[in-house]
Amino acid sequence: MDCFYASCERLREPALHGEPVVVGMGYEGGDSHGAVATASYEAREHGIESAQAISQALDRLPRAAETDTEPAGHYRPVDLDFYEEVASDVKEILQECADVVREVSIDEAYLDVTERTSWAVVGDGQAGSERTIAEGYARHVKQRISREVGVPASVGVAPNMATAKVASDFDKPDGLTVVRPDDVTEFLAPLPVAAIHGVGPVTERELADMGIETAGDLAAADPAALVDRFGERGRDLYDRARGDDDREVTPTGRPKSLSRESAFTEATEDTEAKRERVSALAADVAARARSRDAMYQTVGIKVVTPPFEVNTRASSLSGPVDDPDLVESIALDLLGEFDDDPVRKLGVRVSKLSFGAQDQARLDGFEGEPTAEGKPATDGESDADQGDDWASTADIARTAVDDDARLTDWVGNDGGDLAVDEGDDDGHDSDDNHDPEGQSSLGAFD
DNA sequence: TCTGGGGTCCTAGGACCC
DNA sequence: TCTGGGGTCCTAGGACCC
Repeated sequence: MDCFYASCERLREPALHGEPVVVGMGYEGGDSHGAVATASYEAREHGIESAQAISQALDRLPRAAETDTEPAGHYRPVDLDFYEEVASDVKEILQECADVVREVSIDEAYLDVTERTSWAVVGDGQAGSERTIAEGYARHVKQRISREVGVPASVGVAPNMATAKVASDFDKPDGLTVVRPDDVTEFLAPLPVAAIHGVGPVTERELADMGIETAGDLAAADPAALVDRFGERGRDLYDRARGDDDREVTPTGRPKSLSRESAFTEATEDTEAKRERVSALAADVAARARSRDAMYQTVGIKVVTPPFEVNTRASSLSGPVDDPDLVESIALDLLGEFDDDPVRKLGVRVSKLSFGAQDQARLDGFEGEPTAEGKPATDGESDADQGDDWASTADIARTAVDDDARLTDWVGNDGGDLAVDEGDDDGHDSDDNHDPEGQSSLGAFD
């Protein structure tokens, strides 16, 4: 999707069409704190970029409410709930249009349409005017999104994921780029290396040091030298630059971690303020995990100290839990190391996630037993029941943190209970976790 | 007037095991 | 009178993506 957050704002505020729109994170109407999440293309013309400080954006593009002169921008705070709603309408269309859909983020997805279209050329056969069936199909998808949801999208069509990704970025906004199998190398070669998915600023600089500036240079480089410099990633980049990518489009998998973070207006050494923030973040993350039926085995924090140093600490339990109090106490414990440091930003994360009954069963040898029978804990009391369970398991788990005790007993019991709640929905997706590029990020930085 | 918030994968080093 | 060879798991940090 093109500048998706801004497009969503236009959806509910049509007067914003054609106007510069800036959507800010950590930003509340009227102030100058936070950073740019998405800028409309009109705003980008005035030098507004993703991740830029709002204060800097305001310098380049004053708020329309506060100036009569042109240019002026319309600033809105992020409203993720609304964007999720719009995104789900889009995703419904995508599901109907493809055999397999892999959602990469709130506003981006890969579609496997191999069985639904073809590279066959239609049209009058005159040089330069041929179109493929695939192009018509892509146009159809684009138009459905535009007509039924009302937001613009850019589409790339290619014989593999890596090239399709590049193609989708090639002609934003509202773009449609089709790269036929015979044209892949030619299409990629002139592009700057940064166009390749996986090449960021650091890699771009290092490649430049090696005299590699374009995808064509990268495709012609010595792969051994690339592996030398970048590890296995070097090989991947080399392959992508050559248009070699045999990954299958696999359906969206389960998240691998859940986190929440927030920044202080300015760096603080106030221990109480830090602890309060971490407690709030912990509660938030734990609630989100529970709402997604996720248990977690590792709890971590992130502490950003000036100028912008990122520190992470994590602590693992001997079994998965769903226990908000425990998330909080572990997070606060880890925070203790930074009591004396000024802090500008804090985060809490849970990881080593497990979903549903299967993972639980495996931990305690119940694997062979039927899990979805008995235990009629599903009639409205289950919440209260769980509350009690969590309280007691929290104590055991806390012991585990301190003493490295074993948790096999209670894990076994909970596994049984959980099986009842979960049902069979996810019974067969244990493969998801092996996915090489599983992503569930929520960004909108295009 | 530095830098928001949510993710993924990879790697290095240490502890530990047989 | 010195340390093979193979493996796992964990934590921390870095790069990247949207």
